[in-house]
Amino acid sequence: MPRKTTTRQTSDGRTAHIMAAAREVIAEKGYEKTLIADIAKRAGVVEGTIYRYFHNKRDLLIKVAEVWFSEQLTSDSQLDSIQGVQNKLQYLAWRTLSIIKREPVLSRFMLMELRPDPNYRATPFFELNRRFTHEVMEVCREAIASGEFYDDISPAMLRDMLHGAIEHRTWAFLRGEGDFSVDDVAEQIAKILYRGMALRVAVGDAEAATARLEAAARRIEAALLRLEQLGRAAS
Amino acid sequence: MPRKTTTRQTSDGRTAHIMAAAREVIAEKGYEKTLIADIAKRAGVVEGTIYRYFHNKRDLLIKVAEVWFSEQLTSDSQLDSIQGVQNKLQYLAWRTLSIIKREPVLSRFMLMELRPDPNYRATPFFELNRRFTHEVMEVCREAIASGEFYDDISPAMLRDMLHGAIEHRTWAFLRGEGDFSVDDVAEQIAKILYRGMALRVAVGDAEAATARLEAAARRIEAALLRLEQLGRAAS
DNA sequence: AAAGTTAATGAGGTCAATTCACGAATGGAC
DNA sequence: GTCCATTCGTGAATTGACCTCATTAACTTT
Repeated sequence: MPRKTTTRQTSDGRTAHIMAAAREVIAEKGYEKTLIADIAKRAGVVEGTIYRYFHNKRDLLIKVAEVWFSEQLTSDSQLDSIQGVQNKLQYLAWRTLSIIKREPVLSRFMLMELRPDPNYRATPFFELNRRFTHEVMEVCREAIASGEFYDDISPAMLRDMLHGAIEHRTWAFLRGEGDFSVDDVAEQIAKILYRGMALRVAVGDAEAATARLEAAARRIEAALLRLEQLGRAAS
Repeated sequence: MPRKTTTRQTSDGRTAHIMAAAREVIAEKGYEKTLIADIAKRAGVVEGTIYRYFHNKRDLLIKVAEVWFSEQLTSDSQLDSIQGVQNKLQYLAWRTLSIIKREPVLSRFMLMELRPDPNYRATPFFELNRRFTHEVMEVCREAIASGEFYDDISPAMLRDMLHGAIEHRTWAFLRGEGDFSVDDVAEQIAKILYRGMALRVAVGDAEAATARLEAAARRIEAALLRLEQLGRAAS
């Protein structure tokens, strides 16, 4: 029985072709249910062909996700045009939340499959994500330097709070339950972080201020009492 | 060829036996690399036996993790004996961080395998975790009711920030890279959340107001002093 | 001790990822 | 234009893991 004849493609062309097919299947079925057989069928090739271009299934999916994720980061950051530290933080939270809302399948794949990988640091995502989350640290670092923020919390901790809160908040959505408001969540996270870091005095210190005023009032009272008795004695 | 003879066990005994073996294997190999074959070998039974007691691999692992996780929650909460909202938040963060530090394999399994599950809400972990994280919300709710906290951020958001920050912060550790200080992370998270939520006045306002009032009081004192000395001179 | 019940076995079944020897298309050398 | 080396693509075969089930053997009841 003769083999099916095919037109051969350049390595790059076939690679892109397979990746496009893979992306369609992932988008339809979600990561866990994506089969190499499905991708091969969609690409119009046989399963074995895929292994000529990708080391294994995971390798293929990672390469697909890498391009996909990069696309999400292409829109140039509007960070510089935004005034005020709180607004900047809110924008950064908003940007991440928007990606999650727009691309739940990709987000889920990244957060639950790629990041837990023991050698995540070796994947391109580590670097991509680092650049992405670094902006939060930069904003905080500047705010600390300018004296607008306290300097007792590290920028890294603030980055973890902002992104950790986003992930925790959107988990149900990524699981397919419920929804969230990009604007509301971004506003709340930025608000609490800003208030937590901006220089202020606690109500407790206002207590001290009140005590000082009370002390002053008592001195006045004492002086008035003496004056009163002096007046009485004179009369 | 005669079969290997075995002593029969009660259903409960065998169940516990298999779960103990499974837990050992999971602890050694981590979740992903745990095979039913390994568990069977360790338990001294054949693979098929496991399927008499557990519906499938996932079911077994979930039941193991459920007991394991429950053990971590048994130590009764010392929350009530802790004074002050910030200290309470710090304690709750500390408690979660301690579990992660003590049981990284279990934590990782819970965070990355169980929680993403589409029907996570149906697992016992949803309820266990809900009870666990609820305490953060309770503390915040009380602080809002007493007027110590602003009321413009929902307790649920604060819970997400606290636990999200913890997860984000400990992710590298769970992947086997680096480490973290339970005490330091707990302190920082509690500090920023407390400062972000506690009613405060801006630095400029309180200080200036107090200073002006003190100055006024001093003028009164001075006037009274002059009056006093005038009276003395007259008598 | 016979009959009934059910724990445990272990040989297979299934399903998906992965490998590989071979056939076929291509492009450069002459 | 025709070799021929290269490498693309095939599809059958292999592997490895979870899971099923008919059968055997140990225990319980009567």
